[in-house]
Amino acid sequence: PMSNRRRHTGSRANPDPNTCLGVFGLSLYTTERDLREVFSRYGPLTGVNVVYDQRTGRSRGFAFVYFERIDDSKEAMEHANGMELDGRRIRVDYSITKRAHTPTPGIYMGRPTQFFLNSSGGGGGGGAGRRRDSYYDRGYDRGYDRYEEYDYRYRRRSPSPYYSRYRSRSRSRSYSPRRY
DNA sequence: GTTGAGCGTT
Repeated sequence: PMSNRRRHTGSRANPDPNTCLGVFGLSLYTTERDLREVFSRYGPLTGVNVVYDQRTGRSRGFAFVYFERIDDSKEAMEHANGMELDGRRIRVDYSITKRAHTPTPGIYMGRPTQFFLNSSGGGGGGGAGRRRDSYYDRGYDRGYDRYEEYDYRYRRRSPSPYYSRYRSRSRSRSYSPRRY
């Protein structure tokens, strides 16, 4: 039925244009600074985020680049997609997600459900916690769409673990812009 | 300089 059909707003394969670009297939050694250098040629950025593995601290090989203006992100998408950067052919597309997940607090923040109201046991903690957390997480994750208008400001200043001023110049400047 | 195809919770 039509009423159940989701309004078309892009998909994984064909994301709608927006100011956030996903950059994939990166070399593990490409830094946020490198990306800023490349992508700021298409317009002012508000942020760059390489995604790191939480355990190892290594880049997971993809990143997100935030533009101030959607026209610039369009330009960047069209020109930087397929560009070679640090020896890798990178893929650039509009991001599906808009920002990093907000860490979950680990406690249930919502309204009590019938299940928990009726449980006569020791109310709070222990075994129920796990169940509550997953319940909470699902609802929380559904709220992503609300962040489309979120005024994302890039503030993080901690150094990327793989950036070093001792990196060899030869490797770090080896991207080749496309010409049309 | 794990060789991949990956949409984010440092």
